[in-house]
Amino acid sequence: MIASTQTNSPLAHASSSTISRSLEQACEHLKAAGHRITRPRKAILTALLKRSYPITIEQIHDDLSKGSCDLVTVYRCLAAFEELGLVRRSYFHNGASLYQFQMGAEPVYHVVNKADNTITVLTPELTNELRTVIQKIEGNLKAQGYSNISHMAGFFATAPAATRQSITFPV
Amino acid sequence: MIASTQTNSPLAHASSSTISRSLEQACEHLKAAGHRITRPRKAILTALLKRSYPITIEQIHDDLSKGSCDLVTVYRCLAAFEELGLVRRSYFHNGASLYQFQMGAEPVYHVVNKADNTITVLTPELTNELRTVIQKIEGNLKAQGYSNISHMAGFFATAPAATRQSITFPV
DNA sequence: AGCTTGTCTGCAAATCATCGGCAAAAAGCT
DNA sequence: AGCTTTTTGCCGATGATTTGCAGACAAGCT
Repeated sequence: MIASTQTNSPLAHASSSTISRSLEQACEHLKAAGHRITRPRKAILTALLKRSYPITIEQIHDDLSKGSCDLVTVYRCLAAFEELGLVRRSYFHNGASLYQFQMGAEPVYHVVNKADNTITVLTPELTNELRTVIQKIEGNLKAQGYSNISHMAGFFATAPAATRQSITFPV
Repeated sequence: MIASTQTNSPLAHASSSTISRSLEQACEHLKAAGHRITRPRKAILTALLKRSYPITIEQIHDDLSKGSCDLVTVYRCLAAFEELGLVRRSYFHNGASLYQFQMGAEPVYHVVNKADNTITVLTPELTNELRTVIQKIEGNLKAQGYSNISHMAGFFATAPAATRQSITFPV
């Protein structure tokens, strides 16, 4: 679906207007939860929004105009965002965390290419099937009395060098 | 399915005969792949078999009669076992690795209770549905030329203190 | 606008999980 | 038993993430 090969300004498909709208919404969530809107937080959210796929903390930090925000702050903010459900965390094959902006929206799943760490999104059809099952499971858990439910799902594989129709994921 | 509450000798459902059989099979795999059968390896496999659910490296190490094997060895062995498909790795909500013995068999998925880190297995029905979709996705990837395909899936939630019909997972 | 207060941030140092290097110990073959 | 190759143990190295604390800042109040 998403097409873009080896770009280093990977604005997958988010117009700046979409971004600022999402940013506002996110800030409302923050405020509603009693958190403050700060320059670093807005910057981090923007960085997440610009890259619509999962990125590492390190990457977010690098995206922020040099020295605009401490690495530790990125960690702390993301932890807060995650708790609020503003971002979704997934993991890299080495265990490092990946975050993506995903305010309440339907989750998206990926394939991490073990060869070069690029990330590809699953096709909508497959994504839907996976979502359906996962939702069913989560619904089941909720029915059983579980709360604060979340999940994690991802695929890892070595892609054939040719068939690389994915989002570049520089590490 | 599996029932056992707050035990500290959590032999979920593995009789010692089942264990020794699995152990032998695992050793054959090891041997077949050109690996040697060593005391630490047998001990680690046994530890994994005794706890039929995902556990951390640290835990395995602790299970081994004090000082019987170095932590680093546990890491190395598990990495080897994983490559051979003897164990499956999953992740904890904090990103730490969890391993479970799963020699070639169909993967099993879990719910990690965020409150006390206990682990529950999904019901067979749900597990099957999830497996089906995942297999479909993996098949798709393979068809696209991907190789070395693996995945990761798990659920995290806070369980109601009462409804704790799970395997104890001390951390 | 200025004041107050509790929340963030930055920096440095600590912790945690995991890995790499190397010499000694153990396996498996003959 | 002897030899060769794989493993293990120990130790130090990494990389990722967290903690403590003091100063900076956001938001509400006057």
